Amino acid sequence: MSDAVPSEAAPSEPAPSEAAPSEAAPSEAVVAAWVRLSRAQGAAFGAVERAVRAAGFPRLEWYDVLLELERGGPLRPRDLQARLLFAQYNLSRLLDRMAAAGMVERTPCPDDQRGSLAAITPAGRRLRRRMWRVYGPAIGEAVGARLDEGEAAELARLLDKLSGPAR
Amino acid sequence: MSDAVPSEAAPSEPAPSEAAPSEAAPSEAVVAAWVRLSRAQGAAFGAVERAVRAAGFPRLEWYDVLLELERGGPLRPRDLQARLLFAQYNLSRLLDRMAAAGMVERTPCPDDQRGSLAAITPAGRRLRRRMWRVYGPAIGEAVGARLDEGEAAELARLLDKLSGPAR
DNA sequence: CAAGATTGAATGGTCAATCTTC
DNA sequence: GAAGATTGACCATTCAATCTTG
Repeated sequence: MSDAVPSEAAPSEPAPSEAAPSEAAPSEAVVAAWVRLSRAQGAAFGAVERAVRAAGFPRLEWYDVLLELERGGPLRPRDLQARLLFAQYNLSRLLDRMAAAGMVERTPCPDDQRGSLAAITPAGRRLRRRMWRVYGPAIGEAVGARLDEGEAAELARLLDKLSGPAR
Repeated sequence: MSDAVPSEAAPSEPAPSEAAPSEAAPSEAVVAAWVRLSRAQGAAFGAVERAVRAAGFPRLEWYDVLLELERGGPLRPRDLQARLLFAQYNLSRLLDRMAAAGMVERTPCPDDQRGSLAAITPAGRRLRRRMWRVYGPAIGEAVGARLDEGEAAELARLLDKLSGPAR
């Protein structure tokens, strides 16, 4: 049986050193926030992505990449990776597909011969704009129709703390 | 060129019928909440899953399935699907893998000959418990260390609205 | 030898059938 | 004919190399 699961005897932790000052067990409120975060993101993201794809458009990550490239000029995979929380190998293949579809253009990097540069094409700009006409209203449906303005602002404030540094 | 992208001329929308009373464009606060939701979930989930997998455990979905089965007795794929927001075909293969690893057991459903039942095994219960010893503290790190108790409760309340009905 | 980026092979997810039972 | 569930074929992600330049 078993397969991808560590043996009962050796949970693979080098040692139960108790090193970090990390929380031992999360409080009820923290667990509740965790569960809701997962559920809410799944529900909202699922609904929005379904709407966008039902209109015949590519996945939402394409939108994110196009938006970053439109705002930030040509970017290195390295920088896109940092902004969008992508894995490097993942981004590499995503850019391949987007280039094959004519939405981005890849060129060698002038000052660092290791790197490459990705730039948005005119077709890419048009695609991003057309996607937004479905994407935006879908966000309105998924989020705006469930929170008033004050709640949305407060939610944004609290969520921001989660990507920030620890207290 | 182009490939998975609808042609410029025909965005694939049957008609711009303006049918639903849906939001036309989301407000700034709503877009901010959307962006933060995506970012925060990505950051928190990524950190927690890395911790769990670094300890040699399977993906977090395994935990979710095991927990539901431990709480709810044997369940039909149908019910698991509803509780966990899984696609049906996806769940089917996940249960296959978990059964192959000896963590769940699949049996035919007595009263509905179409359905099947999934039950957690003793090894599954042990796995879930061992996972929690890493999972729980990781949630504490990712969420508890960034919000106080009141903020966590408020965040949970707001997120709950997002999986609920529209205003 | 580290950083940036890519690739092969294996795993996991997705869409569109399909099969069975209600 | 619809609900519950699975499967085949295809697409995307993942891990562990690998290759190149700083």
